[in-house]
Amino acid sequence: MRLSQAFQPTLKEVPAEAQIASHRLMLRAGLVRQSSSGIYTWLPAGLRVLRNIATIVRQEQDKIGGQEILMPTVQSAELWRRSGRYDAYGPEMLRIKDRQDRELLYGPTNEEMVTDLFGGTVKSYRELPKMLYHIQWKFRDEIRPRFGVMRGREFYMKDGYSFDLSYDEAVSSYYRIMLSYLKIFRRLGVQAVPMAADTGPIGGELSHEFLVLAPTGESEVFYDAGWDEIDWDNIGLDPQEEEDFQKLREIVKTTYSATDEKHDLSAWESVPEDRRRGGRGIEVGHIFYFGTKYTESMGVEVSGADGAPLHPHMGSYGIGVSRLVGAIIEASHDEAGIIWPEEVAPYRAALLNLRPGDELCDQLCETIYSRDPEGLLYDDRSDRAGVKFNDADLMGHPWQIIVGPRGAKAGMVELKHRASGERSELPLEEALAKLGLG
RNA sequence: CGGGCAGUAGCGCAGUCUGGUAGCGCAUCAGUCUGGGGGACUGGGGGUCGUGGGUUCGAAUCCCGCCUGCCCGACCA
Repeated sequence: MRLSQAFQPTLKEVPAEAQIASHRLMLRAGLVRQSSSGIYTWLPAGLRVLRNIATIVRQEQDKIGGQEILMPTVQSAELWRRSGRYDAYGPEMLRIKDRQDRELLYGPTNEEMVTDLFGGTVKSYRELPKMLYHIQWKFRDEIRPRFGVMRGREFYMKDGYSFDLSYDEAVSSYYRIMLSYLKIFRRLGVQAVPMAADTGPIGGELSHEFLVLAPTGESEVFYDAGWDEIDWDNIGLDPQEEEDFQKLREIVKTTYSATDEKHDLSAWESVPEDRRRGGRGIEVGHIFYFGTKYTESMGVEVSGADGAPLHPHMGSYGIGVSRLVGAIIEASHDEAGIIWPEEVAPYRAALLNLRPGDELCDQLCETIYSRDPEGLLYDDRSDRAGVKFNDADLMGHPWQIIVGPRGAKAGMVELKHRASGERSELPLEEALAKLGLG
């Protein structure tokens, strides 16, 4: 993309309403614009990030047998009356009426809908287990939206639902998904620790939330250093291997972690003092096992091996995709701007032409740009160098390819790594090879 | 929902107390110079002062209602 033509309005000054770093940076870098309280428009670069996160989530869910569907945002009140949650959910649910005066709602979650879908389709134990998920906009009429997309009212969420025949199988699904989640967060470049959690309005008995460690997080967290030390690359935890996620189950059982609400002082005391870690965290995921709560209340049964009907055991699993955009920035930024992890960055690199109009610079830049017009953001604006440096740092591309008249004569370009700040001057082809554009 | 604050140009703000020509910086447009960390100069454009009512000769300014947004608290992906 050529920046001169891009719809990416960067701001030098900070909009007054933004109080925390991620919100300020998202507005300043031109990722989102607020539409009304807790509701945002995603601009091209922000949308790219959102999609990149969704892609990673999708890939990892598919790996463990998840099947993607897409359920609607608007649901009928009737469906929620069947589970009893229409009255139980409270004012957080946005209730709507259509022209026939039928009661509808903007979905805050989809347990009812997916249970109904499943029940109408699956009739035999032979078809289980099943794991369905979708990535869809949700609306919860939050008491107090704040912190930009971190607590919006409208938000983009991956919610997945597992159906198993027995308690044991359902718990296996639960830990398989927990492991998959840890891999997802790792790929997203953030450290997330699972912590025992309340089940809330979803109901059920087994629940963990995932907290991304970031100094500006909303919850205080306490955990055993063991969570920092797991070597995810080499531990061989494969969500597809029964043995492996049972290993994870063991880790969860023996490695303390809790948010302030669930903090257990006596358990904490048993963690050696030099192993205790604390900090703040942002909740980016939440998983639940709730057994037959919905299959029973909504009358969903399948025939078992012996021909007798049985209620499948369910779990539901959420990842706040839009919230993650904010959470990643909270965990990864500096004074100058965002520092995107490689896999989520809107562009792999910014290409800075420090002297547009200079024949050599233009030529060199066009050569580079033609290698990957989709993945490069070419700053071809006629602004001064300082503006480009600052905007590139602000937008946080992992790499900056800097082309100026000094080096251009010698066929050299400068490569700057945003995260480390390291710069190196390299011959053109060598630089491109380093970025995989050779 | 309780408590606090704010709405004036695209953004950041002053002006409101003490009523009398709507301002500043940045951005933007035209031009000249400049050219490796938000440059300089010249000239220009852009406003229902959130909104409805009231007081007044006269309201951004005083009074009342409403709307919207932000912050603190309880809740959540």
